[in-house]
Amino acid sequence: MPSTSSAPSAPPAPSTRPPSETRWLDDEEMAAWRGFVTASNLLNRRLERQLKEDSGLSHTQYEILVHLSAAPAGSLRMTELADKLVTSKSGLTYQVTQLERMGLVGRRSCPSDVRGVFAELTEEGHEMLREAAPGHVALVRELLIDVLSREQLTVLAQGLGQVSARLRLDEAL
Amino acid sequence: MPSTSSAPSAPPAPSTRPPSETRWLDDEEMAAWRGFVTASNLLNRRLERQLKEDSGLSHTQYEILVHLSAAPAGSLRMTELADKLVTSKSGLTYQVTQLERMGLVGRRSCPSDVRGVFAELTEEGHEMLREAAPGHVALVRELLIDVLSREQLTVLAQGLGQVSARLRLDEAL
DNA sequence: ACACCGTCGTTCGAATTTGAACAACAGGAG
DNA sequence: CTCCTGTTGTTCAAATTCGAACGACGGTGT
Repeated sequence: MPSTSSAPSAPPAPSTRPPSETRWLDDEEMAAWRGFVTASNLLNRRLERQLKEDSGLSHTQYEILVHLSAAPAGSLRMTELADKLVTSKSGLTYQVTQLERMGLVGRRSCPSDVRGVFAELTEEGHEMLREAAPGHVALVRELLIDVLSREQLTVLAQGLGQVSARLRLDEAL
Repeated sequence: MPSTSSAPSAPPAPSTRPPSETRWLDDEEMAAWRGFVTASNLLNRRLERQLKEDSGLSHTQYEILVHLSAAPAGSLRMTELADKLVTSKSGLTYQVTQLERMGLVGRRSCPSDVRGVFAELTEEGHEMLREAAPGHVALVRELLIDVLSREQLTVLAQGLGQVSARLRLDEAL
């Protein structure tokens, strides 16, 4: 008796087989998948609220600041940034514009490529990140990191690394 | 040298300490967290595309069908469904309306509570799910499940279960 | 029976996200 | 140099999402 399933309750009776017969998920696989989806949604929801309340930033905006801060010159090309964030280019354009209005990020054109645009962290941007980071990290720790044992964390880091890598490959069609 | 960090590159110099001094994430913790966020975004993106192309459904809509199908009578109260999906009530109202227009889901009022509304899978809804599930499951398997060893999967299922539970608690303020 | 607090689902406006279409340009083959 | 193909960032319309505000009810204590 499948509980919360990602497939119909019962595998369809063997009739015609267009693909090669579906391999459904067993209980453990299902638990992993449902856990992933649920935890992901729940976590996003919670982080969104915390950031908005404490710093007036959305999670996406916060992540933009983080990636820029981690970049060599505090600046990144739009496309590159979009890749790291895993968003659409148009979505990034929108958010960078918002952050620009807030004075947290600036745009600078690229010397070697006329089309290119650098998103760059302003001083207020750095300030804002320094201010917002502690609360954010504390919550991530409370809701994810500290809930797991060190062994679990090791496996999770490894496994999710593999999955991300696999997904990146798939991305580059 | 923190690579892709969820915090400023360098922990701020010890000055005043409003909270109790932030406990930043070490490399492994950061890897787990970044892996989680990245994998989550990438996976959602990919599944969204697959479902839309193959079945004309969004991931959210598909999940609604799944949860309804897994429910005792193929029907659930709106609030209950919203909880399982981890979505806002208003968001669910919208999506159920869409699915209703597609003829996949119907609304039925609750006998014991005049306010209550049941979302119910129609025959076409079941049909659609039977049709869409194989492709979806196959991709989940390809991109997540089969990328991990059985040991990793076990730990993941366990760990994410704990995290979800923790998040549910936090939700019930 | 009555007031009171919590729940139910919807509506509303505002914010965000996405893919497709674009215009401008880079880079290499010929 | 010149064409051709692939990139780059933006714009656009459409779809989705959320939270707050609502109106309508359920349940309990008195």
